[in-house]
Amino acid sequence: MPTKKETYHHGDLRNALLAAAESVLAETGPEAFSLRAVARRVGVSHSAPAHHFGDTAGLLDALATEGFRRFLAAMEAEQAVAGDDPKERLIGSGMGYVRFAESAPALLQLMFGPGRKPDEASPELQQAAGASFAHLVDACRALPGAESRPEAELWADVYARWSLVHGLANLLMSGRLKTAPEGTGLDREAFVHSIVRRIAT
Amino acid sequence: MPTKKETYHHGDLRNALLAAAESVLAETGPEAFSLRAVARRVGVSHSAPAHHFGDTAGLLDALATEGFRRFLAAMEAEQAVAGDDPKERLIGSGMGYVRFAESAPALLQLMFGPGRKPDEASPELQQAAGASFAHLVDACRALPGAESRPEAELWADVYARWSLVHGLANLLMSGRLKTAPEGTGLDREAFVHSIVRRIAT
DNA sequence: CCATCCATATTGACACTGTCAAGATCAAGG
DNA sequence: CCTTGATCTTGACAGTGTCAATATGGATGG
Repeated sequence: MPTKKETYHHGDLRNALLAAAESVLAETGPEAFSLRAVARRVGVSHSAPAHHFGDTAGLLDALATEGFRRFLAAMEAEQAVAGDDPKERLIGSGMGYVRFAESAPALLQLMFGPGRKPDEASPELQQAAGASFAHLVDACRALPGAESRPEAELWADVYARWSLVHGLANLLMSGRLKTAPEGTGLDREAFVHSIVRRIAT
Repeated sequence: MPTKKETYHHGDLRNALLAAAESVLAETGPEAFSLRAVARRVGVSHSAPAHHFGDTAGLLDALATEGFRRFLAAMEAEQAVAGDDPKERLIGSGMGYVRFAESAPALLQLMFGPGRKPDEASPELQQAAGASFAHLVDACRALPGAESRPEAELWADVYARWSLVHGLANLLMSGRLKTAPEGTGLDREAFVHSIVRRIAT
């Protein structure tokens, strides 16, 4: 298998740059992110990325788009193993959300952080982000009794659940919940789960 | 009143730099933040900030510290006008939280965003952030029946409420809830309030 | 009053960054 | 074979953070 095509028009620079960018972002943090460092890591000239992504924002937009796709996949995967009960499925999505945040914090920061506002984003990014949102809405509408609830409450439900999981993910990422509080007798995973559970009440 | 002391050892450079930094952050966004631009705005040399803050991280740490103090003040103010009912007081704090987020989004991003991890932060920052957290815990423990709840549930309550409000604030800041969803018949403020209310259930 | 000292601010330099224009290199098709 | 267009490199430019060396001026002590 030709793992690395030395065609010297590299062959797959775009994806290589995306992968390298994610590594750099995860290792050095968003503050120290450098386009030239990404190019260096791939072994290509400092200005090669421009041809594929235009500028820094272009690269990060593309990376965020890929992030949203994997994000959705993570939620769907956890939902799938959760079985048939709509409540358990919603909780599964929530745990997928949180687990994604822990496995790729820099990526999620990029996706939801400042810059990259939902409007004024590329169509692909909007589409990928919209699909994630639709996933949440579907999971909420599948709950028993959702049909009979007034529209205003239903939307408040959606955003309250999103807020809770999103906020928890952010607190975890920013290191504000490195361990379950003393006195709970729980490990971190169980404590997190006991919080996420509340979106299904 | 000597609004501007032209003492030419400027007199109050530290605070002037903090104020300018906040403006730059709010106007140009965190990505484009530049230490030299801050110095320029105050009208001092590019390297003057170093003497007061060491480096960029030092300035931002100091700004985040000030942010946490104002953040706590905002919550306390809203709590004060909420009256005596512990539930209403908790909701007031929550609304103070999101209002602060809307009035100074860049600042809150700075306070909770990546970089500036709670450990490895300056003692003053830790103290200011800790005071905000204590405020939340107090508001939760003041709720009726809190005493009799098991410790694990009480902590889960605390973090679930924090998560919800924190997540909602972040969604608002990142432009993901610019207006109440259609069909709710609510304006944005009322919709936000209907979500924040849920922390007192 | 004057000299000294030290926090405060400036200047200049260095390596690094993002972006742009111009050139080189390669793959494929007429 | 040779032209064409996409891909990548080279070189330049302005701007950045940080450091060392220098200037400045307000306070303190004689």
